Amino acid sequence: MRSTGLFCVEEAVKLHTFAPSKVAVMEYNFTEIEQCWQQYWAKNKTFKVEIDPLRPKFYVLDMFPYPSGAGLHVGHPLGYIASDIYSRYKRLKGYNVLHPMGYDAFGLPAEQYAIQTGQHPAVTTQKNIARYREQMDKIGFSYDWDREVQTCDPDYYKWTQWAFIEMFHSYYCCDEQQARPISELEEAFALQGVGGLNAACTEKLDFSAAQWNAMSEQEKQDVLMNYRIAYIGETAVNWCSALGTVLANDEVKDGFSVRGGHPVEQKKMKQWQLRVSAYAERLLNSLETLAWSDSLKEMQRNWIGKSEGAEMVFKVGNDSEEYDMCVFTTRADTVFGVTFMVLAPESDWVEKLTTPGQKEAVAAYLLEAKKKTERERMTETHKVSGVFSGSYAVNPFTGEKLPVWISEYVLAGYGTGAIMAVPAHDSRDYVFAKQFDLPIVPLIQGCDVSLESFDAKEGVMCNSGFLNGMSVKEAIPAAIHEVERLGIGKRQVNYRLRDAIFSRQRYWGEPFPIYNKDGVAMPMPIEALPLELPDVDAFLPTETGEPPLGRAKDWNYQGCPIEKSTMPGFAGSSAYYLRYMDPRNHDALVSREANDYWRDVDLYIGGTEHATGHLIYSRFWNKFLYDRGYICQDEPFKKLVNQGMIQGRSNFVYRVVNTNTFVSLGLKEQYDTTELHVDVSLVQNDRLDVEAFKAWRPEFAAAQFIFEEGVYICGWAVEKMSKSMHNVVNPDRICADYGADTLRMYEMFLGPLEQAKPWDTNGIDGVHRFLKKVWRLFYDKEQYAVTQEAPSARELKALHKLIGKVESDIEQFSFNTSVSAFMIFVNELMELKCRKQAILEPFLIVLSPFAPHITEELWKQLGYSQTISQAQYPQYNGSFTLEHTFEYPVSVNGKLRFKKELPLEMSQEQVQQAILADPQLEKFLGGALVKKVIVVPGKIVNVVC
RNA sequence: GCGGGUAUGGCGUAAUUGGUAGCCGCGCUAGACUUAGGAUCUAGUGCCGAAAGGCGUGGGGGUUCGAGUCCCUUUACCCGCACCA
Repeated sequence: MRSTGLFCVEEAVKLHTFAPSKVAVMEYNFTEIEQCWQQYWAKNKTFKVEIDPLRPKFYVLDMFPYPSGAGLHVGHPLGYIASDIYSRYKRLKGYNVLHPMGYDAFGLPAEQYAIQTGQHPAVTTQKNIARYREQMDKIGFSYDWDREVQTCDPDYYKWTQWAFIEMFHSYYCCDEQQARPISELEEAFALQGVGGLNAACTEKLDFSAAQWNAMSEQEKQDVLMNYRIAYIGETAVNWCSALGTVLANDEVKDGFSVRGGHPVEQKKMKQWQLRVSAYAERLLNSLETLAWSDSLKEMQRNWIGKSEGAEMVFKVGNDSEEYDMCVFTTRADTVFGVTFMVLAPESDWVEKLTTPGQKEAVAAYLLEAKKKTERERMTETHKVSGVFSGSYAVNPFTGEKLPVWISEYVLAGYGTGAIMAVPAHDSRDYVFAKQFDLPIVPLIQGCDVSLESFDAKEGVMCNSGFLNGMSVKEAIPAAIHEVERLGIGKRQVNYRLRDAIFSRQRYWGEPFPIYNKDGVAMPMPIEALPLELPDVDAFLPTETGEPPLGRAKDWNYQGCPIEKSTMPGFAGSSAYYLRYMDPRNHDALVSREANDYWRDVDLYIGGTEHATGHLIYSRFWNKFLYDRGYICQDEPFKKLVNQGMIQGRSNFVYRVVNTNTFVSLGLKEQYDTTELHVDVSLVQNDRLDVEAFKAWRPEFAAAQFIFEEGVYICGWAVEKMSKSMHNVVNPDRICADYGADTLRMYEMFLGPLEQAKPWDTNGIDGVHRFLKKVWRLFYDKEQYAVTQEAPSARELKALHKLIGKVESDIEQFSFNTSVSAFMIFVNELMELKCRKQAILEPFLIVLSPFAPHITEELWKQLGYSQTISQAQYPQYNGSFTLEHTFEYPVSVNGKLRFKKELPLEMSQEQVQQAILADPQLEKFLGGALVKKVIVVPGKIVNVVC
């Protein structure tokens, strides 16, 4: 709101003396300004938002942080600054902006720390949160802190537990493509058994209504468990013995745990799981509706890993028995080239198909395979190993006898854990066939498989019975069609996406609201929530190998034992964006009213590291809640921007070997030196602060230096920002030295938001200088110098150029170029000696999202009684029209010669006339006659002679 | 191996989206002011050259009057996935 005419300059200055605190007017005192405004915002709850049906909503979300003990470094706030700029911008545009923040507070590091120190994770976590909050407050974010959530707060995790129970009470109906109450399934079983139902399940079951009705309660519960969306199932899991827990696929990288880097092995265990795989197709399809980066969407597509093919049944057996074995293939067309079959070592078929004669060899091979860690398996991918089972399969098309082998290169968890091997057209089968001297039958005309397989899906089929003469593209559907006609298989889609393993044998997580009824294995939900995390005497597993919760005293539900695992990290972060909409609601995760208004996240900013974890799980979680009618949007995050990681810029000193003498970078080649990391806080613009260096470590107190031109120059390199590299830059220090506004603008100025870039404090002076210049526009030699003069056309043009540029930059998240535009503009005002209020006012408005503290302060000087964040954004478009001219580049015979400025509205003919009449043209024609003049309106004029 | 991306001065980057490459900032050079400072201001700064001029967007080729931008090819680096049949 603008108090037009009420305040003149003198009034504004007077008003200033009653400012929230006494700010020194004369120079840019960022410390006082920032403190003053941060207190003002907090006291007045400036950024508190409520539902306002009269205004459009806009939801800007940051990925909430895990509050680690190390605190924030300068890289963490990058995304927060960008989202804050966007939020403030949207507020100026009149939107009702929801911009909350909270903490992902359950997790491993706090627990590991607890094991070492005995300090309760809750205590460490609260301490870290306080530190994070303090650091964030200094940067001047416009969060509505009244909506803060912490995932370890029982009032919050009540709703994590609630969602889990809802999933327990639901199954996935594949016909409707929707989660539905499990009670519907029970009713259907009682009426018709399993027949005709198409529900996502762990294992295909077959029973009639009569059989169902005859089952005991325990048996019925076991059957239902096969269909629940949150279920217990036995599966191969990633077991990390160092951490004493299972891990999800996204928590494992290269055979090591992401947290801690401990080795991980495959193990079959009974675990709680979420039936994410049921949602694979929907998770894939609705990616198209999202405004996410292509690379991120591609990552999710790869992770979901859809592949279309066929399931085909092969008769397998030996002298004693015969079975139908199903395999999955994407290349049904190559069925005439199958020369052997391969089973995964973990496959159930191994036991059935191993003949007595091969028993010993197979057992030896299985033992060998089991001993290997996941890591070894991966690094040894080129080594071929395997063993013959003794049994044979029959090719359903040729009747040929195919030996069944067992090999590690077939994965138990994908498809059916068994494959048909076509060595001529699959490189893995080819290598295996060569190793064990199995036949290779080429199926594509003219292909040469003497040295390697021909994997490409192109060419014309041969040696393939009815498929001969077809192209591969025609043969694939034709083969599947034939398989279906013969009733030996069907079209089948497979996904790489697995169900999410949901138990962790850890302490610091959400307890499962589950107890075992009557002490037997019949898990039932505890509906009275929250089920709070109990206290334990130590945070380690019990002597009997139970999870830490096994230590809790009197931990039972109506005398029955309670589930002792806790939920994984992604549980608490899967629906936090919904809770922000209505964070203090005791009756629901989010009220209908709040959800109808805020709906979904319009802009989500965070790192790529969550591409296959959090961003899959929360989409799944959201879709589930949507199916069950609790929320109104199918997808949670409409637009997503990944900020690039900020790396560290390390500095080095060079010690001459066997001395305590350090040589400057430029002279180091003359000596034999060792490179040492030096703390970056001791270095300014690559110059070492020698005294600070001596004081840094006792062993350097007596250090000698070989200078170049009187100073010590350090070397540098880009590395990950970490303590051990001594390159961590703390935002607090930047705020203290330069101010939060400088930090904010500098982080944006560093480069494109989405690009990874090293932090380099060296350039920060330029941005700081810019803010000082802004201040000096208002105060000339200690005098308040803003005038009421009318602006000139040139000044207005510069202003409108700035507004247009900054607006389009913010919309495109191109914040670095906005900062440049501000600098250009201020330089121009300086040059014009322009201190006119009519120019400065709108300038401050567009600058305010970037540098909110200084602009609020100066805004106040101009006589505004409220913070600009509450002001509507004046467009300033009506007062001045931009000149519509264009500088036509004129080329003569293809060579660019000069530029001519002409009105844009001119017709082609008029432009031609104007160019021909231009005296400059004569110089370049060299007397030749003009043959043709080509005018590209608004682009270029070509003269041909 | 598959997929995605990047490449421009000493450095971070920009380029009206096919129109005079190098905006803005750092750094550097020179100067001014100054009871020296990591303050401020002025001028210069892609490369070669005394200059005229020439050369310049990782390399090679192409389309076009005109290419950093589009197409083909090649190299280097970064990221993701990886025995997924």
